[in-house]
Amino acid sequence: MSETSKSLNFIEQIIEEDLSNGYSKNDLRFRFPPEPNGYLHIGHASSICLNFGLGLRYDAPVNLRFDDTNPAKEEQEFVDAIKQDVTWLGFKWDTERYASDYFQQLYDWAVQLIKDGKAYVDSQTSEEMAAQKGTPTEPGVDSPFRNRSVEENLSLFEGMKNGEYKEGTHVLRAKIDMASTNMLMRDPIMYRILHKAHHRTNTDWCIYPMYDWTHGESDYIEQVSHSLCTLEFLPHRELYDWFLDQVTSPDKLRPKQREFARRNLSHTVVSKRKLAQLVEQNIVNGWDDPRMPTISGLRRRGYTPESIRNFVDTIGIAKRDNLIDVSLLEFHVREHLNKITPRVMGVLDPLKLVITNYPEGQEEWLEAENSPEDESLGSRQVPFSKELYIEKADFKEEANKKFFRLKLGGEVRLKNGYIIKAESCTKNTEGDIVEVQCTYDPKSKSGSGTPESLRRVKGTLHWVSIKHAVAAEVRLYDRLFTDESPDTHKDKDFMDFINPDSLKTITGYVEPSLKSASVGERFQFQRIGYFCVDKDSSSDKLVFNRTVGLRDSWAKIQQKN
RNA sequence: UGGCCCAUGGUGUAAUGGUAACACUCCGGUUUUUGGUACCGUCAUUCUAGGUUCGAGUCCUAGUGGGCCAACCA
Repeated sequence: MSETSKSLNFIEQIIEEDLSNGYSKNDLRFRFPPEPNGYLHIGHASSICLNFGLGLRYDAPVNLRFDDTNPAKEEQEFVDAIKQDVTWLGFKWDTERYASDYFQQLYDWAVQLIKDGKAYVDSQTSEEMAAQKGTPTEPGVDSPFRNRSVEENLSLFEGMKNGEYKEGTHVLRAKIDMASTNMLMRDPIMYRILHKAHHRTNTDWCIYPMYDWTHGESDYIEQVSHSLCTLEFLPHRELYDWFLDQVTSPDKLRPKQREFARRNLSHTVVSKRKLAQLVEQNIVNGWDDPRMPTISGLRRRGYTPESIRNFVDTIGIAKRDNLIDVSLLEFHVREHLNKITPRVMGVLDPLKLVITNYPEGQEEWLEAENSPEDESLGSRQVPFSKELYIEKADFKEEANKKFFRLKLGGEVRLKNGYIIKAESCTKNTEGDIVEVQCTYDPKSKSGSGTPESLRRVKGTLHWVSIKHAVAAEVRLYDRLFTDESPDTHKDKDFMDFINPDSLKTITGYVEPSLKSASVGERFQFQRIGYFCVDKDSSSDKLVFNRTVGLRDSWAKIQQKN
């Protein structure tokens, strides 16, 4: 219902238009075309959801195509990581393709272009060619090699292919227009010599096709109907079409390139070079550090694929520059985690609480609901005893009535347990409170149904029994950058905005039911936030990552004072 | 001193020539054994100037502002 009433984005409108102008639904085909030279990040998630979402919407196949035309940068490791990330996000590609699958076809077409007088071998240095290229405001000039004979071009190109020349000595160029207002049309390079092994073709080739020559022709070979890319490729469209003009036959579908604006997320950077810098300078601990905007980082942080997909759906797709506030991403992960995570209790900043009228040595197991959002998650038992930990921030000697927590002479409920009253506290020589003494009402036990248990007190605290608590490493993550758009300042480097407090590692105390938690499992630590078990955990040591905190209106009230 | 793209609340996106809306954020409130969730409410938007039209956020022109384009990267 909402599906039919939801408005179309401009890409879907283009497709609908094509459909009403003669395309059949069977003609639709899409592709996600990553270069395997790095890890996927949140920006790629938009493209993935767009292309695979279109596939789902129109019941059309979507290829996963690796744009692997540069063996100097590309590696199998990235191919594997990309496949894992796309799968994790919840999408299935139709076929797995590689631009390198088409090297022979591309070569044959290039030979044809030479024969047609539309491509030539240039034997200048890159500096010489750059000088001839002109600028956006001045036309370029023709290369002295532009009018070589077809025979000479053919033989040089074959020599290039056969490895007879050193890197940088020759390139194959399309013969288009050195005076075009579009710089990309000024005789673009189609092939360069690279004596490097390729992760798939090994040393079969020592010439490699450039992006522009490869991409559109690959779309054509795969019969991709709509080739979607980001806005910076808009000027490439003219060239995309020119190359297609050289090879298409009228009985086959002709792919269309259309461009959309890249989504920018606040408080982060996304370029491979910058992310690599964060890794290399040990600002973060690897590409999957939970602070990284990579898909693997978000996964390790505890994000769910659903929350990322919902986020991408919400931000939509358009053509204008944008900076999406990270709070929207956080909203979506909270929204999903709220529904699916079991609640547990953990104390991150412990203060000892002694219940003076609770029998020495006694312990009892209290029933605790696993989720108020999902009854099917059932319940568990948590141990209670005379000595507990509560959060330091949950006790004050005295406070005004806005403070719903524990203060001397005041009452609170211990979640799933009893109502207690603070009687006194002990301080160390520095004046810090190190212990709170309280009394409890034995008849106020949660769920017991007694009138005392039904009494309402304003505050409810989470706690753990000291004797039963499990110590765990807890990693508290915050934004990596203090500026919302760290890499757009002309006079400042993005590294100047690194948040020094993006990771705080502490020891917390969690209820014993967590002892058996497995890597990747997600929980809500009640009143604190969402956490997941990190892969650094071992059988004798739990490590938790904070995915995101709960919304905290108390923190806002405090900030205002 | 060129070409191309873009311009709607604080943010993102819709409105397809006919009442400017939805989500997030912010702020306020109700409920609550999580200061969570849920629910209700408040504030706030068509870059400017002309033109076309009965009617313009939408079409046209100009201006302004932002972005992209001179790798043997993708």
